[in-house]
Amino acid sequence: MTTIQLHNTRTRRKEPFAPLDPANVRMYVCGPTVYDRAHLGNARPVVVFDMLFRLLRHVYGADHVTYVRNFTDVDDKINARAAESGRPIGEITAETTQWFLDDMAELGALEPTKMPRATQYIPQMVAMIETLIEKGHAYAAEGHVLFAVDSWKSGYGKLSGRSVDDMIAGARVEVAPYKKNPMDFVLWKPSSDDLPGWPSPWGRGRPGWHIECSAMAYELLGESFDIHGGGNDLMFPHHENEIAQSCCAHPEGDFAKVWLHNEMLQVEGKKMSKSLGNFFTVRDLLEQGYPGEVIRFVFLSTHYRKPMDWTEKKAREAKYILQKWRQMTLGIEADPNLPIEVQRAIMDDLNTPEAITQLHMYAREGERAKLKTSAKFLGLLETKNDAYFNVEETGLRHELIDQLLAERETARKERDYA
RNA sequence: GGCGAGUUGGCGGAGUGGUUACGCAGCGGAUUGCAAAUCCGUGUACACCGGUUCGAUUCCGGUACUCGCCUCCA
Repeated sequence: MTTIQLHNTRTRRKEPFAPLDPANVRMYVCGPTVYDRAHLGNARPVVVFDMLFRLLRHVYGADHVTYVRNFTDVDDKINARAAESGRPIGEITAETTQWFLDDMAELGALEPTKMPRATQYIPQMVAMIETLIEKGHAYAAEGHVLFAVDSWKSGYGKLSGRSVDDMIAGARVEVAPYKKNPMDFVLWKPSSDDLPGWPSPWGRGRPGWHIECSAMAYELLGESFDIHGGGNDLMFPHHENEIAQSCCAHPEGDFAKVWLHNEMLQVEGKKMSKSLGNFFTVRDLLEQGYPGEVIRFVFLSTHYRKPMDWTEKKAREAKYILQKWRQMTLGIEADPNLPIEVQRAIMDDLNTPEAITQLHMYAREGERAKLKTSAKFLGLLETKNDAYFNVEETGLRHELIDQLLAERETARKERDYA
């Protein structure tokens, strides 16, 4: 069997994937900050890494893959939302978390193995920050704790291809007076009484965003694991900071061996933004009549490392194709063996467009079982969406249907229209 | 200014040092009581300029344009 090839951001090349422990392949993906509905751009990495999760389960066995995707439920955006709405924070995060799970399920995404919430890991974050201070990589100042970028000049910036000096030269970050270096970032910050806070050696406060992922990844996956994923807008500074925190706190490991980044999503050729009026959530689309499966198909039609443009035209085309495939595979059982062409395509750095091409071929050649099996692997043609596509399970087998059609044909030839 | 990605036929979108991607649309045909559906056939495209090569869309360099990040947006 061929091996999985994945594009590693660290090397900017496709590499054969070799898990640290094939009995437990470990992946971490940055999850949402829960303060509002997931927008379409949030959905792309979910589908991309769901595809990777499915592939890993297929190759190493469903019980041998651990996929962690967190919920960031402590964050200043959440605080702001609570302040403006007058609602309790816990209520907002609980509601938004459920929305996210519902919407992603509509997209056919499997639930990750573990979905930690940041607020459940505060002690681990505090412990990690203490370790960083002990090792000379962080310092407390005015109730804050900051990571000292200078303490790890050799490693900081490797992932995104920047050097500390270059970054300082072009830095646009606000330089707080308590920072020793403009690039230093917050690990812990003080909370006023009206904001969420936890006791710590530096007073009541809350964690910075980056430390959350480092602490949860360490707690659930260890000091070294296989894959870390996310959108490429997170590459800097978020992922760079995660690496700095994790590698400095636990130098015995090397954090994630492979980094995967998906490209951004655009809508009708432009960046999705509220000001352009092309901003929408997954829920908006679902309510407009696009089932999650259509969204998923459109996503899978473009390789994850290319920018993807969401257009209504693509969605219509996707619906048309899915409808045809559905009709064709009614009552067909998926085969346990995934067709080799599809497996090969997905193993080649998740080449989902190539896989879809194969499905087209199966459809054209009447290979219904292969089509059904492959579609199922891609998370498509789920029966729960049949109603939307006006496809109903009749219980008729294709042999019988063909026979009835033949009889009708004979009758027509004899001009027996009745 | 720094870092990075991209530019493929009408549209979408893979891939490859020399041979058909594939889908949608279009066109031609078949079939047809009418219409739809369906089926068959059909398209030598790879931004521009150089270089390497027997040969480049595919490798290297440059140009143009587009886009992303450098602001706790996936």
